[in-house]
Amino acid sequence: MRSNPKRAVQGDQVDVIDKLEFLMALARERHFGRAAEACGVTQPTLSAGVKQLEDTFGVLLVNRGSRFQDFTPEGERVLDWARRIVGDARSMRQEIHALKHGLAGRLRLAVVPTALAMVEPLTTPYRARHPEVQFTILSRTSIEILELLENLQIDAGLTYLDNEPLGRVTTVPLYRERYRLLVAADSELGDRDEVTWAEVVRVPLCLLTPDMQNRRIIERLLRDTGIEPNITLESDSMILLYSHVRTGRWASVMPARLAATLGLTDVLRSIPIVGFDSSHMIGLVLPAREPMTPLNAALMAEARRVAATLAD
Amino acid sequence: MRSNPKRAVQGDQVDVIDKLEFLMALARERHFGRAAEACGVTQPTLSAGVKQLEDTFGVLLVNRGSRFQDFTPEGERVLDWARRIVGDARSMRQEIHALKHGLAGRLRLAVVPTALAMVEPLTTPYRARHPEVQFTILSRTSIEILELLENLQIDAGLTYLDNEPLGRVTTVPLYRERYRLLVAADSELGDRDEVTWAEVVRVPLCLLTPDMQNRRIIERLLRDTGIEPNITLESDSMILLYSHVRTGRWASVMPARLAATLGLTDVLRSIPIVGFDSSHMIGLVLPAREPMTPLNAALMAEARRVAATLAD
DNA sequence: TGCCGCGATTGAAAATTTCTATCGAACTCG
DNA sequence: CGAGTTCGATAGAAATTTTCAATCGCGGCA
Repeated sequence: MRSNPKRAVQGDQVDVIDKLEFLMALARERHFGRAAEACGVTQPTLSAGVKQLEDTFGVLLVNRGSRFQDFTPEGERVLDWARRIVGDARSMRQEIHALKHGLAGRLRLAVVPTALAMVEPLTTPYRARHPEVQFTILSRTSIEILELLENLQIDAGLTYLDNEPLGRVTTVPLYRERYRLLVAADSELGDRDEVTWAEVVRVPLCLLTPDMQNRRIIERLLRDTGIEPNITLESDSMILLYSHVRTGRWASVMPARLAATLGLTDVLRSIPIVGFDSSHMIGLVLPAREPMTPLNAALMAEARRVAATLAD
Repeated sequence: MRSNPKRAVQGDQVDVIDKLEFLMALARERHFGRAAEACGVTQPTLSAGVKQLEDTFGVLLVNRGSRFQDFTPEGERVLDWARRIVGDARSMRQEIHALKHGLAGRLRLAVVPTALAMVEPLTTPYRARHPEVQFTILSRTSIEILELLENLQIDAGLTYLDNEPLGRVTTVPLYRERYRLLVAADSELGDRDEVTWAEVVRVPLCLLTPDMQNRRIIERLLRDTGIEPNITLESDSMILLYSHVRTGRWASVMPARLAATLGLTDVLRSIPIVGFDSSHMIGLVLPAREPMTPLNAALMAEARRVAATLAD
């Protein structure tokens, strides 16, 4: 609706579609004021918009008693439709714009931290093909990615395909995560050509925080050795983990491709971990809507291309 | 938008969805004035609505030089999206209404003339289950049915499933058309227990007009005998055909089920036609949209039930 | 009890609709 | 070829709606 943060004057119309967006914002924020802010309108405007929806349907959509409580069953259904209709309306605008002016706009992506390294192989050729497209890329947990996707706050995600229930999405498998031990060359295990999980579990590790699926996967692999892993440091930032490993006082476990792109100096080594390999598939996740937005269609094509080059 | 033909005063707002309906009306009518009338607004209002769409997209949607010409490629795409979005918006309203007040509203159906007899077995149990639902049933050619369906002017159709390309629809097969000769008992062939196509072709026939698929099917069957059929009278009204056959001076060919419901008096006989049987499947046709409107979902369930009872 | 956060309400200003009436271009037909 | 028509765009006026800022009033919480 309002694409710009501020408008000079009041008075651009909110139509049904915008009101459905109000409802979606309310679902995210669970707070009229914040939802209004997110939509770029004042709280009374958003309140009125929701009330108008309720009037046209003749049904209460939101339970509220002096504050937001939750949605009524009807509200949940309207919300479902809202996501679809709003998404289609956006797709339409994007497609028509693309027909006239070529592919343009901003592609919003959310990526699981361990897959951050796979973004560049997608974006670089994408941008080569479609120079007018801009990118916003967020690092998020796999759960958050699905939520963002659901709420149309991102166009696509890069996440684990074979774990959480994904919902109504289309997927493009990209590669399997295989884990490596990242250590300084002069520290314990630093001289090895390969290590076992049983060995890894003995060194002090820095890993992602437990809300990350990667952390849960690795922790399971570590615990399967029967020994309690020693996770000395955790963070949600891969850069932070990396900077600690570089000191030689910590080690980390990360996917091979990520380790590779972090730039292995001679002080840092990435050592294959042998043993059971409950590797997890990482891939592109897009809303299962037909037809896709042109931006997403191009992204999917790009992902297919990348997947083909990744002999797995 | 305006569901009532007339409003007391001007001034109920047209939002984006209504403007998309303007575009759909324009596609049907190919005339701004008539489209406006169909939408219940004046011609300047509809013109302005279309122009607003064009402004927001920044693209011309309609080619017009002093009169409507056609849609631009972008216009065609918008039209496609319009059908989807408008359809979804209606589904949403209907679903929410059904949640609160039970299944209600008007189910709009278009039926191929020879299948008119199959409507009652659908509507009667439907209405028993959902007494609040009202029906509008049109007799149309199979081609018109697909157009009406495309334009969201009907909710479902009852037509031939295995001939024309159907488009993006869901189908429920109901029964195969098998043909019978309808004649007065005291006229030629009137005393037979069965006849062949070669015999049928010799009597003066009254059939549907050639724009009807049934006519084309039967004509093909007749011509396959190698003899030029004698089609003395044609009409688009089954009742008219029936009234002529009753005189004993004409005969007709019609589906068994239809002949049966026309009420065979002792003067009128329905005689099986033996020989090649290029029978055609008749069934329910609904928009291939997920989820369906509640009215359509119920109709589909009803059709499945009826189909099950028709041992074919 | 008093305070604070939240959402609904109020009231006025502003913008956008809508309509009717009319225009101007292009076609039709005598 | 010119008058009459048809069609869609435009102008102008009236009405409705929208928006926002300010404020209210209910509940929870100290």
